[in-house]
Amino acid sequence: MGTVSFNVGNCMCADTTSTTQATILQVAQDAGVSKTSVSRYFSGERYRLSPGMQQRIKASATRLGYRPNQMARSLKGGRSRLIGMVVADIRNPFSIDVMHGAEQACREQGLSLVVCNTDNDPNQERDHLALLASYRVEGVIINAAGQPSQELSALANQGTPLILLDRTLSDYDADIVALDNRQAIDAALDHLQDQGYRDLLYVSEPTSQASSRQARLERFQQQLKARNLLGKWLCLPLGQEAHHLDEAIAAFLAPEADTHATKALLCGNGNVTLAVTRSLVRQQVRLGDVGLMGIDELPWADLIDPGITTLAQPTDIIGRTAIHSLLQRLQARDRDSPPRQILYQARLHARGSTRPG
Amino acid sequence: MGTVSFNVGNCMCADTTSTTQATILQVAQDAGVSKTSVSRYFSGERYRLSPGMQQRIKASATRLGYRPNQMARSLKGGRSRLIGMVVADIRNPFSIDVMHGAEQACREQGLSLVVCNTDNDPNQERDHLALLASYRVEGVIINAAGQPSQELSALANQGTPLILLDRTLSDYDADIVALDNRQAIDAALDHLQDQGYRDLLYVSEPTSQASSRQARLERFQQQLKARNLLGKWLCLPLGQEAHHLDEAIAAFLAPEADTHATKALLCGNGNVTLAVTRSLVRQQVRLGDVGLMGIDELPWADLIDPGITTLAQPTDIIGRTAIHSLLQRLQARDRDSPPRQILYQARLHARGSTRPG
DNA sequence: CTGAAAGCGCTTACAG
DNA sequence: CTGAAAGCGCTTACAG
Repeated sequence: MGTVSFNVGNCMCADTTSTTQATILQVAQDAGVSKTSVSRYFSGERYRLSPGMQQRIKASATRLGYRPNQMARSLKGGRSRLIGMVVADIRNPFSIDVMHGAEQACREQGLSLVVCNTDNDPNQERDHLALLASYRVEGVIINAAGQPSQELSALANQGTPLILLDRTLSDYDADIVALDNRQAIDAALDHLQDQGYRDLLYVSEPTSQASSRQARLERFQQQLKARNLLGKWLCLPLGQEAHHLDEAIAAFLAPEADTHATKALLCGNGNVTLAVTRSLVRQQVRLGDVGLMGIDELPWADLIDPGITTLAQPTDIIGRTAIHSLLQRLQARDRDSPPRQILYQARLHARGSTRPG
Repeated sequence: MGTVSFNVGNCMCADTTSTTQATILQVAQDAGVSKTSVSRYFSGERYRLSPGMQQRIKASATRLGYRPNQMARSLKGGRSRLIGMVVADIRNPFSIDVMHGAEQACREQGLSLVVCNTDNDPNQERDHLALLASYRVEGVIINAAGQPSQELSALANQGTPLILLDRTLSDYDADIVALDNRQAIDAALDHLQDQGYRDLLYVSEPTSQASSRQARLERFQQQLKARNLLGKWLCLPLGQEAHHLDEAIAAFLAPEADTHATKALLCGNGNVTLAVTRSLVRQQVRLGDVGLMGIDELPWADLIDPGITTLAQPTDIIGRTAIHSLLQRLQARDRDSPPRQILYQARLHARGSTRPG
């Protein structure tokens, strides 16, 4: 992909003398006041200082380009003002949107969000948690990739509040903010039944490392019986082996080629919807004739011919809520209340892919 | 979107005594050694310690759950091991992929990436830069939202290397890693001409705050003349007002409704491609009859009926390269060499949307 | 309203 | 191979 070309230009930087950052001491001396006063000026205690002193400090600080060293600050003060976010797959639109919400909530609170991506690798998850701990983040929101690790408990035991996103952790009971998976599956089934689909295939990524995938699948299986519907399910990794998916879908659709109208595919998340749609397009299946529905809204859902029906998660809100829950925990009085579960309802976007012939 | 339900469970946390983090002093006392030795143990100077001492430190550290405080470390040692990344739009797939590449490169170097999103808001950009400066990040890679700010120069003057991503900054000459915009436009025009399109409309988001948009548009305008092609261009924000886009496209297509075959739309980036495709679908235009091509590859590009032709950027590589360039600058001997420009070629994915009738 | 002093948790000469 | 001591840049009682 890459021929590389180097072009050399001239440096027009106004100031090439690379000054080293000014310290509080320098400002104090320059202004002829004590470090204490400078510290007060920058720690929201300005009102205690005489107008004259405020003037001088401001002038010196500006001239020297002083910025309080946040590292030193948190070392002494005890607050890092940092929140950690650990996501399993940064390239998943769900993660991005949650992150966007979380970041906004942080900013409103004067906090910063440090985002770590694990690519669903428990080792990376461990490393990133250790890292966050070493920076003494004040809290962590995590979309866990694997089992609860030592690092996680270490963090918890050292008093750092933890909020789970989307996925629970076995044997580890903490606050969680997530989609109400049972309601989502029920809503999907309600809709598919309303539209006349009777024979369903649920497609999911492997459920072992993600409780939400597990929960959705289980509910699907259970409701199949409860509703007396025909149905199968399929769990497979969405890697390169696209033909596995093609074959499985073909097998599902094959038996009675002429009664397709009652068959529908339900996709467990956005990635699955992408892969399944691709497979259906490859097999030239007309959407709607075979129903197609997916959990997670996608930017292109309305662009594929009759439109793809989705169940949208309130991603932005999930991110914001996670941060707010963290803040709650951070307040001393709420440290030890029992774990909370905050579950959100999915919203249906009905489109052509669930409108039979 | 959101009914909220609260469910309360029991806490099964193994250890509810919220211990406070152990310090180097505690480990030293517990192991009966000096702080110096403990410090050495955790700073890669283990080999200097006698086996017995290593044993005892290890045992004590494990038992106490000791983790060096990275804040204290960087305060004294001078290295924060943090790299800042400032992106203009975190929800743009381009940003995500670049970030993914950058993060990997950082991890390989034992660095951590702190990502800040500005939502294209110069104020947020300023705040985030100040924040990164206050944490004494060792370098910054930035997809700048606006003009070079004070904060940016402050960072540069304090000796923090800066790498621009995708967008240059007027009057501010720094290393940049980006797409070769001229080559990309040329490649697009070559392809469109080869396919028989002669009348072009270039669609872009507003060019004022993003040099890459500006560069692409300028090259388009210039090549139009050089190649003696018919063409127009359109710059508009991709907000709610979809009808503006619809009207502009309709106007472009209207004049000679029967000779559509020679008309094509070229989209300046992935967001534009999404908006334009949506508009075309709304207007029931058949892709290919009207050519459609976009800069930036998209996950759904091959799913829209005949497939959408794109010019892919090597996003992952751009991210990695940015970090590597930063590392170069960090090495003392390379501090003052002139700014480098590393430009990558786009790769063509030819699909049905540029295959006339 | 202001400041001197102690100390946050670490690293790094320096000395042995 | 090991440690005492100074100091990184800040905040926070404490005293005036």
